[in-house]
Amino acid sequence: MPELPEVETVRLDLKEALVGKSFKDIVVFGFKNIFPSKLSFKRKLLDKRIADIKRRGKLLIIELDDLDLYFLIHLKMTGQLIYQEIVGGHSLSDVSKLKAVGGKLPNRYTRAYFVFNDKSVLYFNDLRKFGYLKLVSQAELEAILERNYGPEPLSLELTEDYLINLVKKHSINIKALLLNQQKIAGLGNIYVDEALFLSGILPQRSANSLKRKEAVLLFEAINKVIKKAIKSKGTTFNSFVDGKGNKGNYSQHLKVYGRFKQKCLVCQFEIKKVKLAGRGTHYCPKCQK
DNA sequence: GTGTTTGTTATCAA
DNA sequence: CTTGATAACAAACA
Repeated sequence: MPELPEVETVRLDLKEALVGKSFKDIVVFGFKNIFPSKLSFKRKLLDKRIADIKRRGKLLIIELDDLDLYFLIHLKMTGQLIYQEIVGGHSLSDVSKLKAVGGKLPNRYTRAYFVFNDKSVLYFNDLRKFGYLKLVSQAELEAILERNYGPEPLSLELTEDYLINLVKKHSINIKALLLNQQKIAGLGNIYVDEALFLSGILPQRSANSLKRKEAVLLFEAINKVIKKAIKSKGTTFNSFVDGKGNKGNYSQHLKVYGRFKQKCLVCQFEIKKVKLAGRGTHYCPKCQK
């Protein structure tokens, strides 16, 4: 489940690999989430050069030498972006180490791939086809960012005061509030559960029941968990891989997510799992109040 | 055939 | 208008 740290991991890998290269071929296999269309992708993207790769929340933004054209990629649940340098038709990557779902590339989950001027290739794999590829104008991009994305963790926009005031204003449960991208951009199911555990707050608590002190602890927990997860190159639970096809290392640091019925690493109590905001929600009933 | 998985949006009620 | 709650949707797999 690519959340902020996973998308950031991919962004850094792809930025290093792709900036300065131009699109020489685009191949799409029966994949529908491509906007405005497969044809327009070829028409608009061919021969365009990648200027930079940015991120907002879980959205990847590929900037081009065309200043009114942006290539957006959302990985949703199972999307992967894997870069391979091709020399003489053979990949430099060690295929045996490649963790792409479906094995070596391209495979049955490859929905599209992009060939660059130096023959290197970027594969877009997505087992469930929920992710999307989208071309937008600058005005469209600005509208999307404005409408859908709140402040970023680790940025100056997300302050202690912002979070203190945010929780005051909502009676919704804190888990649902933290999942709302318009309030805070980038958190998903894994890191919300982890941040709530680290701050000792039960996910089902209504946001406005949080004391100022708890909001501060939550603010610190969010930043801590996101920072550490980026450093670990993300969490691989099911299918996430970085831009080189390697798994993330944060899985070994998870305290509650995916640990249903296992012992709490702090107090040995059994980790509970409930459904909250329509999502599997993990917590320790003893450590979290 | 059923339940489960999550990111996001649609829909409806208050 | 806002807010919150929930359904729906995307697709695959055990």
